[in-house]
Amino acid sequence: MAARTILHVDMDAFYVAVELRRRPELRGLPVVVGGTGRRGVVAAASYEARRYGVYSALPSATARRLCPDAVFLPGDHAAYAAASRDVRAILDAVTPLVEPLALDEAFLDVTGARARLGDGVTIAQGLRRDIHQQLELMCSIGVATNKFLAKLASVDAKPRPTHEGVKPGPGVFEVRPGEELRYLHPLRVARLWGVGPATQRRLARMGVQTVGDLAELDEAVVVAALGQAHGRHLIDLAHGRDERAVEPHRELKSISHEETFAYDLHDAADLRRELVRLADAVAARLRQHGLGARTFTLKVRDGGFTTITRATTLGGAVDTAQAIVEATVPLLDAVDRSGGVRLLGLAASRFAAPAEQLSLDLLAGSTAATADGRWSAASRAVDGVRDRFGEDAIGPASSVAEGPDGRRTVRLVRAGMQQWGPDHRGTETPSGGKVQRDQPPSADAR
DNA sequence: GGTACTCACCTTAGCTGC
DNA sequence: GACCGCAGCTAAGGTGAG
Repeated sequence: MAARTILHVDMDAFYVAVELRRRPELRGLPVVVGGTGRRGVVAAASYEARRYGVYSALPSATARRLCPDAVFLPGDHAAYAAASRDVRAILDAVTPLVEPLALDEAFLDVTGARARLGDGVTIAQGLRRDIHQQLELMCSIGVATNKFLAKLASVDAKPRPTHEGVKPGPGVFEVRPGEELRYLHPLRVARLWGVGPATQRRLARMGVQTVGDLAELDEAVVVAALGQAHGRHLIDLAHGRDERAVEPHRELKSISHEETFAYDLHDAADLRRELVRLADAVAARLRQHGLGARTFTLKVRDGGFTTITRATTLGGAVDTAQAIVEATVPLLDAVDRSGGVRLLGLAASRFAAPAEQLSLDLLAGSTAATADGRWSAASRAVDGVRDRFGEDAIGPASSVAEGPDGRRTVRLVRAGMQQWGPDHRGTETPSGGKVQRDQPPSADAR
């Protein structure tokens, strides 16, 4: 079989770049995008900020200490999603085989496009030029014979922050067919996809520092140390083997929402209210996808950062907030909350078509309609109102809070809304009462 | 001392039915 | 009835990615 040509397109400091497009006066400065609150993290840092050791997922407070002169911007998920769609349109013009990995990166299988557009490097250079000219955004592209090597190569294509300044990268980096192992084996083993801190520690105990060290080990030894699936996978990667196809359409396996609170919650009623908000968000997304779920997993992180999960599986698939709350309230009630709750999460999985709850009887006004049917009809009516008047137009009664101007507004949970932690503004308690920035809520605020 | 959110996948343990 | 081995399922926790 002829070698495939896979591209890994990785946008350079994507969120920062989108911000700089609308605020060009910040170019050349250390800029940090992410959570601005006391429990926030960095989502992206400009290469100038990276010189100070600021990188994504670093606590925002640490980033401020390392680089006090940086410009800190709150994230704007909607703007990044829109920019991502623009990039995607350019990629789609090259090949239908585009697999997005995140808002800022994607794999392309351009094997079939080579006859029309030239070799992988030529296609990559064309993409970089188009993305820069049309969108004023920069990207780095790795070119190789499989996904895993293309992903590694894109790192070598990137700009590098150094003590002297930001050193531009080549922009496109190719691992040529036949040279895979020469490129791969000197790399640190942590560069392999699937080697995080835990696996790295285990491998280090076996004397493995580089990918070449790992490739020399017997597969049985690695499997014994890391388990069947993980061990075999890493051995394959260490030999440069990765047959995974670029998959434009991947099946969704779970839908989840979680939220870290600005201050730990202790009150059962507050927690119940947060659960309703999460259930509303998960149910809305299930209905968006035309799915129901059978399994619901509650995630609770306490004040000491210990995380537990509790799951329940229903006989049939459901897609209403009411049904999800009914299923998960007993799980929440059974959890020890004496240490306070820092984070609450709710995940839906084991998808199936939702049980048909909107019966014709209900539409006809028959008294035979079930309570489930009424909730289902109500949920779809809510979806209709949100479609017409916006996400915040309607929500669970318990999510209504009074603002500083006395107006009552709906506090909803939506994907990407609070992606990098609670924000810095007068942080609301779940009951809707306002507390001062960086001060815990007083007892009467709850 | 600080440590977000979303999704995927794996391992282990326990339970049930045959 | 007790026990064993096995398969299948579920729950819980861990790990990793981006």
